[in-house]
Amino acid sequence: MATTRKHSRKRDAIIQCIQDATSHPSAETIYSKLRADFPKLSLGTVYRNLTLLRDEGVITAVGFVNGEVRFDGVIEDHPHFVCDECSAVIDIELSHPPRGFEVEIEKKYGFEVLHRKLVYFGKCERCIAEQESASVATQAADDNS
Amino acid sequence: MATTRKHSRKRDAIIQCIQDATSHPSAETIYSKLRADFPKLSLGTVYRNLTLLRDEGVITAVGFVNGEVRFDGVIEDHPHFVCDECSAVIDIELSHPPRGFEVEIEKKYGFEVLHRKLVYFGKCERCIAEQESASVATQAADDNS
DNA sequence: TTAGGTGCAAACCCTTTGCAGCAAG
DNA sequence: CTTGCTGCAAAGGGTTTGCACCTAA
Repeated sequence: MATTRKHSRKRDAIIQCIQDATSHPSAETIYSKLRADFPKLSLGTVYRNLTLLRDEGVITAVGFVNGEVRFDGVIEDHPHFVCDECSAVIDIELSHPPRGFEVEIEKKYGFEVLHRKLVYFGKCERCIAEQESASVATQAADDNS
Repeated sequence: MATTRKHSRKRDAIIQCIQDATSHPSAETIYSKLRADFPKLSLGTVYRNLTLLRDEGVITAVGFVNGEVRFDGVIEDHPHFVCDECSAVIDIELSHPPRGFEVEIEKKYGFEVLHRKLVYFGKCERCIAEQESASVATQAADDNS
C-alpha cells in the first residue's frame, strides 16, 4: 500500500540543498536558494517534500527556531547549538552525552524511547564579537561627549 | 525604565495553574481551565502573561509539541519526555546527563552557552498499553473471521 | 490620576491543503 | 494511461497586537 515514489528533480535539489548546507536551513531558505535554478518552484512543493523526506528518514528536523522548523541533512543523533540572538543553528561535534539514559528511562517509566534531542542555547561567536565591538564604539562615543 | 508591575489575579491564577499541573500545559489548556473561575478571561491575556512570565524567568517553555508551546512551572534544568502518539510531556527525574559539556563547547567554539534542552521522544506507558490491548482485540477479531 | 492589565477581534506567520494541470513510469 | 508531483492560492492554527476600557496603586 506504500506509495510508489516517482523521480523528481526538485526533490533531488531539495535534498542536495539541505545536505550541502551547514546552516540547517528552513523551508523559506531552501525555497529562496532553489528559485534560482527552478523559477517556477512553489513553497508548497518545498513543504510537501520536506515532510515527505522527514517521514522517510532522509532528513531530520532540528526543531523550531524562531518560529521556523530548521532541517538537517545529517541523520545521526548529535547535539546542536542555537544562537538566541541571530538564530544560527550549529552542529556540536563533541563527544556525546551518554547514550544509555534511554534504557534507564524505559526501565523507570515504562516508556519506549525512540530518539532524543539535545540543544544548547546561548550566544554564538559572531554575535559576541559584534556586540563587543558595538560596545567599544559606544564607549568611544561616551568618551567624546 | 523597567515597567512597574501591578498585581493581577489572573496572572496569579496562570502561575498557579502551571505550577500545580504536572502536564506542562499549553496556552489553550490553561485558558480552558481558568475560564471556570474567570468567565471573561481572554486567550490574548493568557498569551501576554505567559510571554511576560517566561521573560521574567517565573516559568519556562519546554518547547513546541504538536505545534503548541508547552510550559513548565519548574525552572530548574531537567530533561523531558514527549510522547509521539499523545503529545504528553513528562518530567524525567533521573540523574542528569553531565553538566560541563557547556564549558567544553564554550572552549571549542567560542560560544556563550546559557542553557540547554534535553528531550526524549517515544511512546509513553499509557499509549503502549492502549495499543497492546487494541492489538489483542484485533487478534481476537481475526481469529473469529 | 496614571500606568499597567484585559477583552475583543483583526492581523501575523509559518505551514498545510484542495484542485487542476504536468510529468514520470 | 495511471498515479505521483507541482503551482497556485486559499485555508489552517497557534500566537501576536492595536485599541478602547478597566483596574491596581
